[in-house]
Amino acid sequence: MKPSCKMAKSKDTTEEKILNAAKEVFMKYGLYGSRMHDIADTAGINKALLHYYFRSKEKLFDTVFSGALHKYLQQMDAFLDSSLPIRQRLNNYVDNVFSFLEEYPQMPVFIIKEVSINPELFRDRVDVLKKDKGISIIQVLEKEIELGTIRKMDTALFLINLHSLCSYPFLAAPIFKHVLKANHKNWEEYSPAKIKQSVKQFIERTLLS
Amino acid sequence: MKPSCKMAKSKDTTEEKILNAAKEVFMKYGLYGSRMHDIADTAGINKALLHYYFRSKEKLFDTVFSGALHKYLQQMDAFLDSSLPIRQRLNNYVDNVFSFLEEYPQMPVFIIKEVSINPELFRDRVDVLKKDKGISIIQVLEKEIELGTIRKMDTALFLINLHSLCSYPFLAAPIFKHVLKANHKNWEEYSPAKIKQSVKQFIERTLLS
DNA sequence: GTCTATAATTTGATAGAC
DNA sequence: GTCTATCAAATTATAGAC
Repeated sequence: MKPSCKMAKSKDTTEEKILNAAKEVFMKYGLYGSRMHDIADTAGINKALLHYYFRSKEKLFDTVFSGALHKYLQQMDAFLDSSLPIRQRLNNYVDNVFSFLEEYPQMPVFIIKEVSINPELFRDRVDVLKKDKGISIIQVLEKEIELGTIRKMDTALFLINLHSLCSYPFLAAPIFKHVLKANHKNWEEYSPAKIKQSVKQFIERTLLS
Repeated sequence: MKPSCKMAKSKDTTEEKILNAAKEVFMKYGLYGSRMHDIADTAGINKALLHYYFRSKEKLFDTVFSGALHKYLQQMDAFLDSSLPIRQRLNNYVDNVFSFLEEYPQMPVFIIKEVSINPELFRDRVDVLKKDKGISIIQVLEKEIELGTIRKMDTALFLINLHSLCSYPFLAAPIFKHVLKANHKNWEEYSPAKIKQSVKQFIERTLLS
C-alpha cells in the first residue's frame, strides 16, 4: 500500500498480459487443444505479438508449463515451520494446499494431462526443481514415527490419500455439484471450507485413532 | 466359451475399430486436441472412413463421450446387493470402482475436462441417465444413519472423500510415482491394491472410529 | 513494439474410382 | 465399404508498414 510499491506499473506489460492469457487458455485446453488466436484474443492483442515475444507456440507453452510445474511442486513440498508440532504443521500444510487450489483449481489436472501426453516435460524438469528443496514431508513423517509422536503407517500412502482428498474435489467439482444436487435433498452448497475440515479430520484419525 | 457365443465374429468390425481408436485418442487429447488423422491411424484405416461411419468429428466425439459418461455414472452409482450389511456393500462398491478405474484410468479426467470445456455435454445427458437408476448411495447412507448402524455424518462429504481417494491416485499416478521414488527411499511400487486397502480403512474409520 | 497482410501447413470434410 | 485425390477452412508463423 506504500507509494513505493510498484505493482500497478509492472502488472500490465504486454509480456505479462500474454503470459496470463496463455496460462488461462493452455490450462483449459492443453497444448494441442489451444489456439494462438484464442490466446491473442484473451490477451487483447494481435496474434503476431505472440511470436514477437515468444518464438513459437511450443516456446510459449514451455514457459507457461515450467512456471506452473514449479509453483505446483513448490507448494506440494512446502512443509515449513519446523519448530511447530507435527499436527500443527500438517494443518498448516493443508491450509496452504487449499489456498493454492482455490487460486488454481485446474492446476493438478493441467500438469497431469500434459505430462501424460508428453512425459519428458516432467522428466526433464523435476530433477532441476528438486535441488533447492529442503527436507520432504515424507521424511518428516518417518522421523515422527520413529519418535513415536504419531502412529506407525505407510507414509507414502498417507501422502497419496492426503493429496487425493485435497485435489480431487476441486477438479471434479462440476460433476459432484450435479450429482449431489440431484441425490441429496438437503445439500446446501459445495463448500471448500467444509471439505478442508474433513481432510483435517482424516489426518487426525490417521495419525492416531 | 460355448460355440454359440459369437464374440470373435462381432469384435473386429470397422465401426468398432473406429470407436476403440476414437476412445483412445479422445480420452488422451480431448475433443479439440485430437486429430481425425490420429484416430484413423490408430484404427488402421483411412480418414475418409471416419466420415463414412460418423458424419463429423463432433458426432464421433459425441458417441464416444456418451458411452463414457454412461459407463462412468453407472459405476459411480452402482450400489447393489441390498441384502448385505452396509459395510459389506461399501466394500463391494470400492472393489467395483477400483476394477473400473484399473480398466479406464483416465476416465474421470476425460469426463471432467470435457465437461469443464463444454458444460452442456453434461447437463443435456445426466437427467436422461438418471431415470433408470435405482436408489442412490447417499440415500442408503442416510437411512443407515437413521437406523443407527453407522455414525452420524455428512454423507455428501463422505462420498466426495471416497471418490477422491479412489480416483485421484489413478489420474495422478505419473506424478506420484516420480515424487515418491525421489523422496521415499524404501518405496517399493505404486500398487492399486495397497491404495484400495487404505480406502477401505478410511471407510471403517469414518463409519465408526 | 504493434499492427495488417500473407505465406505455409495442417486439418476436417467431400467427390469419385474401385 | 474402402481407398486416393482434393477442396475449403483453420492455424502457425513470417514479412513488412507504421
